[in-house]
Amino acid sequence: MTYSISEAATRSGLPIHTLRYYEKEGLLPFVQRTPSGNRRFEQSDLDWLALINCLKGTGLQIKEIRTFIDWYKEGDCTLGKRLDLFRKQKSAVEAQIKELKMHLKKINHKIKYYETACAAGTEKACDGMDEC
Amino acid sequence: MTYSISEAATRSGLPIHTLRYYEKEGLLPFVQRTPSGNRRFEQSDLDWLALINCLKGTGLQIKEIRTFIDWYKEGDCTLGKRLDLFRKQKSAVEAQIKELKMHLKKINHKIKYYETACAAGTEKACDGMDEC
DNA sequence: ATACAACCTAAAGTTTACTTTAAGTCAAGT
DNA sequence: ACTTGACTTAAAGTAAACTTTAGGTTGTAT
Repeated sequence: MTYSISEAATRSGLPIHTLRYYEKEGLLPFVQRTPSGNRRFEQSDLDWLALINCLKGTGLQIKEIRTFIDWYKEGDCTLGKRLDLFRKQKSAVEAQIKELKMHLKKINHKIKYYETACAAGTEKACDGMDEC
Repeated sequence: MTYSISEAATRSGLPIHTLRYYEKEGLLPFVQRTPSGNRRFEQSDLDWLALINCLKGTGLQIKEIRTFIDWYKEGDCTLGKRLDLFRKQKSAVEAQIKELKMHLKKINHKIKYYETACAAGTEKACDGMDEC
C-alpha cells in the first residue's frame, strides 16, 4: 500500500509543498516514484516524517536532520553518532520543558494578577503583587 | 539607579542591537533618554524585558507582544483582554509541554534502540524494536 | 477526444527576527 | 586639541523555513 503526495500530506498533516521541499532538502531520500515521475509514499516514509516532526518539534534545524539522515544512509558505522544525537536531544528537550514550566509559573502569576485587577476594575488593586 | 544600553544588554542577556530593535518594534516604550539621546534603562524596563522573554519563549510573536504592550498603555479598559491573553497563553504552554513530553518519549525510545544497536555493532540487532 | 484534476520542476517571493553596515554625535581622558 | 569608546539612526543584509508562481506533463472520467 502506497500513497500519493496528497494522501501523504493528509496523513502527515503537512502541506504538499512542504513534502516536496523536505524531499528537495534531503529529508525524504527513500520516497519512490512511479514510471511517470509521481511520488509514492510508503508507510516507512510516513514513519520518517513522524521522526522528522519529532526532531523539528524539539528544535533541530532541517540541515541537522539531513545530517542525521545522511548518517542513517551511511549505515552501522554511524550508530554512535546517531545515539549521541538522540542523547543530546534528550537533554535539550528536558531543558525546554524546564524553561516552559518556569514560563508557565510566571504566566499563572500574571493570571492571578489580572484576575485581581479585573475584579476590582483597576490595576491599582494589584499594588505589591508585581509590576508590568 | 538606571543602566546604559550595554548594562541592560548584560543584565537581560540580549545583544545591544536586539534591545534597539525591540524598542523600534514598540516593545520598550518606557525607556527614558538622557538629554543627549542615550537610552537609560530602569529596573522596570528590565522587568518588561523579562516578561517579553517569557512571552517570546512561549511562542508569541513580536507583533503580538506589541499588541499586549499597547493594551497596557491604554489602561484599565484592556484588563479583560490582557487576562484573556495570559489564559490563552497558559493553555498554549501546557500544550507545548505535553507535546515535548511526547517527543521526549520517542527520543528515549530511540536512545534504547541505538544503545542496543551500538552494543551489537549493527542495527540488525534491533529487529522489531521499531523502524527508521 | 478532450477536459480537468493532480502531479511535476525550478525559481522567485514571503515572513520573522534579528544582525550588520554606514555614517554620524557626544563625553571623557591625555 | 584630539583621539577613543560608547552611544545614536536608518537602512540594508541575513538565515531559516517555507510558500507561491509559472509553465509543463500525466491520468482518469465523460
